[in-house]
Amino acid sequence: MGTLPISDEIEMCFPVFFSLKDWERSQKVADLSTIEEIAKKAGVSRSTVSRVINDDPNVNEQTRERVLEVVNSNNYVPNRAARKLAGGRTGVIGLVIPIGVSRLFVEPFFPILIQSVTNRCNQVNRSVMFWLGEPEYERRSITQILSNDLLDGVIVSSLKDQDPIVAALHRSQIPFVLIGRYRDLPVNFVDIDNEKCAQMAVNYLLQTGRKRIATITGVADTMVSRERLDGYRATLAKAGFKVDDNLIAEGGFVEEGGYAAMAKIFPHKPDAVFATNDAMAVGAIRFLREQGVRVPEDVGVVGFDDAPFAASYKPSLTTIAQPIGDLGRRAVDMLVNVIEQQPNDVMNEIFASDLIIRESA
Amino acid sequence: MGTLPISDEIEMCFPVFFSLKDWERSQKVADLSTIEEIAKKAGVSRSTVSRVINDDPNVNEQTRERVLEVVNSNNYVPNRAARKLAGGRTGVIGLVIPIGVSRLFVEPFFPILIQSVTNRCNQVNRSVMFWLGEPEYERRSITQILSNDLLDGVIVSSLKDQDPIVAALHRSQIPFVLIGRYRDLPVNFVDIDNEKCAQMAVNYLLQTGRKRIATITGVADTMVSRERLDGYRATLAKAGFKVDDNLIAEGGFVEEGGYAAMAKIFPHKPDAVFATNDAMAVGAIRFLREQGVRVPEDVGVVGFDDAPFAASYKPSLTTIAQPIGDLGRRAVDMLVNVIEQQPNDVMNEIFASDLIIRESA
DNA sequence: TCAGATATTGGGAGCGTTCCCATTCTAAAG
DNA sequence: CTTTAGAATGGGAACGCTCCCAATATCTGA
Repeated sequence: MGTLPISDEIEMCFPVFFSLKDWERSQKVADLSTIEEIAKKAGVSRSTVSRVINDDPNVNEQTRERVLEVVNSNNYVPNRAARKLAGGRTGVIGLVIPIGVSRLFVEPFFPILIQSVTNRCNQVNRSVMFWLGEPEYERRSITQILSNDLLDGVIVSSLKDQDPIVAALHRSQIPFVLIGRYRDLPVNFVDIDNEKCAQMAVNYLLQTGRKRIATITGVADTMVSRERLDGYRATLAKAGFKVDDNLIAEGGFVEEGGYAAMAKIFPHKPDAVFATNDAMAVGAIRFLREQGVRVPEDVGVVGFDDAPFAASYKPSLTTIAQPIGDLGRRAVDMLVNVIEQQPNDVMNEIFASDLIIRESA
Repeated sequence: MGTLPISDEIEMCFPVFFSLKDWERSQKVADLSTIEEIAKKAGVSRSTVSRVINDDPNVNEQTRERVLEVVNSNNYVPNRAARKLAGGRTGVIGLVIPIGVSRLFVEPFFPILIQSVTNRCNQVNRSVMFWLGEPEYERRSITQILSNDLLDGVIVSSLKDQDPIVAALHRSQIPFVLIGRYRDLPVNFVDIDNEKCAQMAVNYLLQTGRKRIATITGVADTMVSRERLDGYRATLAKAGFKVDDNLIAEGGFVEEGGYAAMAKIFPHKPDAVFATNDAMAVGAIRFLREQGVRVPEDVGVVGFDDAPFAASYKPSLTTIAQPIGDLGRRAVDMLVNVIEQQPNDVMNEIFASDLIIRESA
């Protein structure tokens, strides 16, 4: 193994220059761009145009049509900065995901979430402003987000316990919705019932006759990991099994972590593993394979997420399917509602998940 | 309804509704929020504060320090909407990726790109506004992006040929940079040399004695696919081989597509495949395996991207490593430069890539 | 010592909206 | 025919910033 540099002539970083000016001049756009110009052209006042574009009912129907006509034919779109400044809304929603690269691309959760949030925002005519958190995002980013003044509201996913960002958002008065619950403050959130999911997974393994069920947890200090672990413990206990801490290891939600966790657990003779996401399930299976252990015959593996690769993997993964798209969409709807209605009470919504039975357990 | 005990005690999962108002009132933040307030507190004028926060050199050093002191101790951040309206910049950069879900999560290219763009933007104190394109993004999104007025500039990746968005951006006068080149107009872009990459891959296969080298292309109508195919053709021709069109199939950059393409190619007895991304390489290998064909002994496979899974896959993937992070970072730097310097000429930059030799070929 | 720079500072005028209040118009009621 | 509520419209005043120009303070050299 090794790297091969580009063999023949290596050309890096060569700048090329063209002059654009002439071409640009000839292409100049001529749309009317301010509300005042539209007003003049429609023969009404600024205020009336404002009413029309904001769906105020106090406008004569004919006037409305005339204005709309001018608005459309001139491709007029109100200036968001001005709108915001004048006390209105920008139509921009922030999406904050404070995790590092490694998880972002191993876990299918995030692309699906991002996509569903983005799509729903498009549907309800909003733009998404995006933050991926670096480790030290606590420092600058929070204040940036909050004081950003361009955002109507914020959706936050994948928080750690006691994440300062929640308190900051809370204090800031900016409307926000969490994806995943938060226990220290009453906040708006959407979530799945992680304990119940773990219960489904473990119960299924028990039903299929497994006796020594291990679990690979995600990232410490997160609700989601804790809840899944609690569910695992509770279900085993309820079934009359003693929980063996040797059968519990942390995998950080990544494939390598799953592999390593399985290596730690393996000497303690598990006959099944509940990996709390699919990436770690794959890592665990990779380890088991290397040991010559058969899946599911010798050790059954259940994953979590129903990642796109789960169905085509060999063996295909038995896993818990979270309605990620629903979470994202609902978070957007909830946030829009908060922004527009400013309700006094917080809203929560818990989605159901399914156990998808395939080959791995 | 009721008071909310906020103490060191941990509150358990809240049921659905609470009234936040009282609590919020008591927590009201008291930071000064306008430039005028800061000015008053620092004993200077609005203008002087403005100069300080915009690094204008025409400020007395002691005055600057005094103002900065007040700014920092009050967590003052200028209002972006106001700033923009007054003719300044918002510090927000748009990132547009007009592709659907399926590719977004199969191709590691995107998460890495997103991450690198986002990180660099953080570094240079900018926010990222994010668009994932739906199929019909051409319609509304473009005008939204352009007329958005909140963006200082835009980075666009993964365009199709003749993508209307380019012409629209061009016309709009908004600063923008493409990731991947565009031939119909002189525009700013960063890219890799796809032809040369293909050349590296094919040459390597030739060097290892392969005689019937196939290729799996990506998405038709894209520069990147065409260039890689051109490179494939040219290299074979240069080596004195005739190009057999039966050995060329389209895979759409996704795993399933790679599988299907391999199925089409297989009857024509290839002894090697250059898959133009790793996802398709994996798909191809899956097909070959199912046919009982050994990789690399019977058929060698070269991928593209050096996806995170490429190294740990069995067999580990020989692949082309694009400097995706460099592309993203450079795109940001270039855009910032365009925004601030408004140069007359367009800038291009081509990055070198490496062939990473592993087990699959 | 004083004109003439030069360094520093202050304040007015917008930027394009929305909100609020005043005004005009209309139609129904007295 | 006048009165009046209500519908429809117009225009001033913000919102918080940057830009520009004018005003003041300080410094230079003859």
